[in-house]
Amino acid sequence: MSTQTQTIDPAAILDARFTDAIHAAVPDLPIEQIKTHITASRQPKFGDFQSNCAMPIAKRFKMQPRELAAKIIEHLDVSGVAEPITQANIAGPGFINVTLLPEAISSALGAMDNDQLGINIPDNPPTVVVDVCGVNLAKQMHVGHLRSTVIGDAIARLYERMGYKVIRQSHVGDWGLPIAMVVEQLITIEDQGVDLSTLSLGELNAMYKVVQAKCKAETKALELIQKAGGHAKAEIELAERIADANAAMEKAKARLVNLQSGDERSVAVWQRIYDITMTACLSTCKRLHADITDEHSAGESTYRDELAPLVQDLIDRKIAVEDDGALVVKCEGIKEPTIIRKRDGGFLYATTDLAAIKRRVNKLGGDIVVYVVDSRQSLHFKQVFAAAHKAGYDKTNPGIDAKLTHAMFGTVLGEDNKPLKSRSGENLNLTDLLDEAVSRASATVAEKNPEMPEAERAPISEAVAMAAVKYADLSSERIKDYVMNFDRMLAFEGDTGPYLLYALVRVQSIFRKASEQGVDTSSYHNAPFKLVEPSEKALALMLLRYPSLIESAGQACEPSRLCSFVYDLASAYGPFYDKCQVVKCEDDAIRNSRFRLCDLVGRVLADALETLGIPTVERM
RNA sequence: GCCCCGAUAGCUCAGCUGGAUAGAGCAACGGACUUCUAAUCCGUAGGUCGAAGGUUCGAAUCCUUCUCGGGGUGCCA
Repeated sequence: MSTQTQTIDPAAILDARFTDAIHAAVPDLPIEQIKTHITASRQPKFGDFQSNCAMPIAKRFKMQPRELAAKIIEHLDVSGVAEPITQANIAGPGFINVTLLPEAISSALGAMDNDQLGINIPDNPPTVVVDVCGVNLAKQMHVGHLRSTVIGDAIARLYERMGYKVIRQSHVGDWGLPIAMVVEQLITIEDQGVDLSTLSLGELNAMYKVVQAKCKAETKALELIQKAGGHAKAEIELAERIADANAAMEKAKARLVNLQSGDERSVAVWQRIYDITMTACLSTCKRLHADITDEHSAGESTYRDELAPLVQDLIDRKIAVEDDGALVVKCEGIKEPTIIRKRDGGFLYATTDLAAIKRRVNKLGGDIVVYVVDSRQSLHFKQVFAAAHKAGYDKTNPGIDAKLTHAMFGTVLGEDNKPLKSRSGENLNLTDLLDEAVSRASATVAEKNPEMPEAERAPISEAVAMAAVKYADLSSERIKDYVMNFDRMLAFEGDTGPYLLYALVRVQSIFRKASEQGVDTSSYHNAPFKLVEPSEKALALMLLRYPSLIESAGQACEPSRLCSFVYDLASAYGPFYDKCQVVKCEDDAIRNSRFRLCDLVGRVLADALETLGIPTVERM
């Protein structure tokens, strides 16, 4: 990775200057341990930035913090960046308050006004593999897939925006017994004359459930009845059902063997299921404005030939051991061993995930592998990461360990604070949920713009709905559960997706208005920034935080931090828009400065929303 | 039993490596529309940061114990 070639961020410049000053004031402190603790001031009366460095250093070296602060500012050179720092800038226990020079803000904005919006792209970027989406064959997407798709795509976009090489991988559940059950069922009904070419995913999904129920033996219930000395009739009935289920299960297992050995008809039916499912799911991804396509699909089936050799490798190297008939990998610090082969010889999801880590690191070259998966899988990933490490499957080519991260997320809840389900108690279908959001958005758009023709309203409603749903999903910390509430997320006011779209619309409308009124907008691109109103300065300072924010949100795999920033930026634009006339501004220099500021705000807003994967609109 | 995660205003949430008087939005109340799209902006009110100890100049943040809620826990994924 390259070092920063240019720093546009005043905070970064201050960080460098403070580091030098601290180094001079406290030579005993190794320079690499210096932390300047530069943060934006919370209140304008304390200036624009503050350094909280004096207190921790004073504590470590048993000094008086205010005296140390005084010593630091003696060595501090903030020329060209901030107003001179004097004793008066030291406050409280030793805070050092900094007020930026107006010209420093202006030139920083000017430096940010480029194609990358001030973000430094590394020359030699790392590769990051992001595990996203993860649908299952023969099943419709439900709310659970919303988060892995939306958050996963946003994390991938964040890394892309930082200039990293990103490879998305959708770990499609396309293999194993559940799929074999459906294959078996489809072959049965095809033999009865049903045309499989017209099957929809909805029908497949219904069939999946039927087949699951058919193969599920209610052994426990029978035991209970027998124990309680229950009805003989019920007992017989149940015993029959269990016999049927066992028979169905046997057929499914036989079908799995067929499928795995490449039986032509089994494979053809499997392919049909695959095509139906993926066509529908990828179209939902597209609707969600998530960059997940066919090329990102890496289903469990693609690992099928890699599992046996992998397990053999682990046996040969004595990493895996037999335990009670199963083959396990035991890792230090984890009580539960990772089972990679069942007593009956079958492989498990841990086996596939080990193969996936190996492929992602060794073959795809991932320096970082991020799993955007439900928090309930945290033990599983802890085990698999540890096992992969023990086996050395996480070694990148130069022999460095890849960084394996489980970017876990919480559950989507209903109004009752329980996992969101449909009225019939099943997982809520994602398409239904999105349709509902669109219909509500459409009603509001129509209400706000009664004269807007239907042809224009439809795509706007769609975008507004997706923005609302996605922003609601992205804006709270990943790990937290959140309650799905259409009224709140589509409220069009406050911290919502639609509010952000509206902020962007208002920025763009300034240029449309200028053009309508024949105001010259050809000469603002290189105009100097003249920030005269407090709201302009606040807006400018907010803009300047963008590059470092992208970096920190990306490193933390936390799109919610970018959401907070976008909302803060939109909120800072509000007062500016209210107080500062742009098109009608009399002063040429200020008008052009404001045009340029608006232009920058618009581009940062659009860039941030694009990085979150939220679609935008021209009007709404 | 053991392990993981959460708890901040009436509601929904920020608060990143400990920093100044804990911040937003919604809801409530008051104000600003011949508008650069008011889907907005300004203001008022609202909090023993789950509880109790501890660490220190300073704790919502770190440590310990506990309470409540959610999840996981060897042959499903």
